[in-house]
Amino acid sequence: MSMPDQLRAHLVETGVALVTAEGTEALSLREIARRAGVSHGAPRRYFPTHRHLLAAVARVGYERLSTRIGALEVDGDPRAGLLALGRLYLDFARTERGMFELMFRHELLQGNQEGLRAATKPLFAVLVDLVGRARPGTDDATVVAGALWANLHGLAQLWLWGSLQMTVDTDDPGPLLRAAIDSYVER
Amino acid sequence: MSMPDQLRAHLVETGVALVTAEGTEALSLREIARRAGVSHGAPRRYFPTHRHLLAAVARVGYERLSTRIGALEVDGDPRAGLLALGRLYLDFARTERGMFELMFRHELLQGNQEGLRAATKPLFAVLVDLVGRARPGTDDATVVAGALWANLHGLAQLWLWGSLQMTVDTDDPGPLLRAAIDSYVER
DNA sequence: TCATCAGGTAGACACTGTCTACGGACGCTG
DNA sequence: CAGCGTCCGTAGACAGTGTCTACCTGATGA
Repeated sequence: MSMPDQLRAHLVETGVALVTAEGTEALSLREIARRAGVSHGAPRRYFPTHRHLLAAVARVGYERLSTRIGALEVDGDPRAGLLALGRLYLDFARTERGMFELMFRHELLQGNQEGLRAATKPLFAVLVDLVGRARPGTDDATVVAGALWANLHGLAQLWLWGSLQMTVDTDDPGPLLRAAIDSYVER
Repeated sequence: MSMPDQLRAHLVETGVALVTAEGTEALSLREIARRAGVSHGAPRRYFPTHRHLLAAVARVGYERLSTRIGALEVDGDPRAGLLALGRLYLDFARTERGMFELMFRHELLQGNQEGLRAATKPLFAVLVDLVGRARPGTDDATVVAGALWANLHGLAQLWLWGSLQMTVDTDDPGPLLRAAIDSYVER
């Protein structure tokens, strides 16, 4: 098998394009197959179930997020680094909205824990490092980093859904992000 | 019409029972109708679409959460109040898992903004009050309260999905919650 | 008594994910 | 070269879904 899994990659690619263009709801198995130019039974050769295909698509999202984080400059002031990381997270959620929603659909996380783990590890490492430098006195930086990650994630989620706009009336999540970072990092 | 919308209430009630017992995935229109003892076309008289029915079910969830929060004692130490509120939120997510997932499905939030707004208003008011008392110097308590809400929500969400357990290996979200509150409230 | 009409039924439609049987092209072996 | 498997994709069936439509039925009011 010289060119194996050719269709597999094509399917994932098609799924990525589809979720980016039309959102999560458009990601039916048959629609992906249709756009990929194959019959609806073809994906089954590579993905035992619909969820597995979606999980593979979500993996690409994890990689993209990881890449963005890897390209981040975090060697300077840790507070600035945390702010930049937060902005990056919010920006990812906004610009890659469909992807972001897909990545955190819990049904998909079931069989994809390893993938998520692998992808979130660098993210989390950066976060732990930043927290450790920004709060030198902290005894367990991973706990604080976890709490802060949850804060960023919740911010992205609730903002994307417009839930926060109901209470704080502005279109810019920036102030909320700043308030969060300011709370976690003593000035 | 003396006893109107009898079926409507029955459908919502059935939906609540169903999502509580079997989770979000079991909440199909036809299944709800089946369990309610009516034909699959019946709900249409009361809910123009499936989403509207689910939104009505989610409303009950909002009310339950509001009720729990309303029963909370928050007059004492604001830090203790925030901790209790956080625990309540996490507890709600855990014990009413299906409901919690349903309540924050973004597709449902579309036509249900008023419902969510009405339900989150008391929650948010309590939060703003606690933040205001815990951080007297804060100029805009609503911004901080929003950020803190996002923190609690993200904590609940990521914990429920097991995402945080991957990085912080314990089954108790307590430490993370405490780290979050400790960050927001200067000791 | 009869007409109206809200409120529920039942069937059709297009669509979904999964399963199964089939087909055809490929490479390997005799 | 003939034949045989073995991938890999096709095509149809099946149960299930949400929505739409026509129909029925029983109570209410003139």
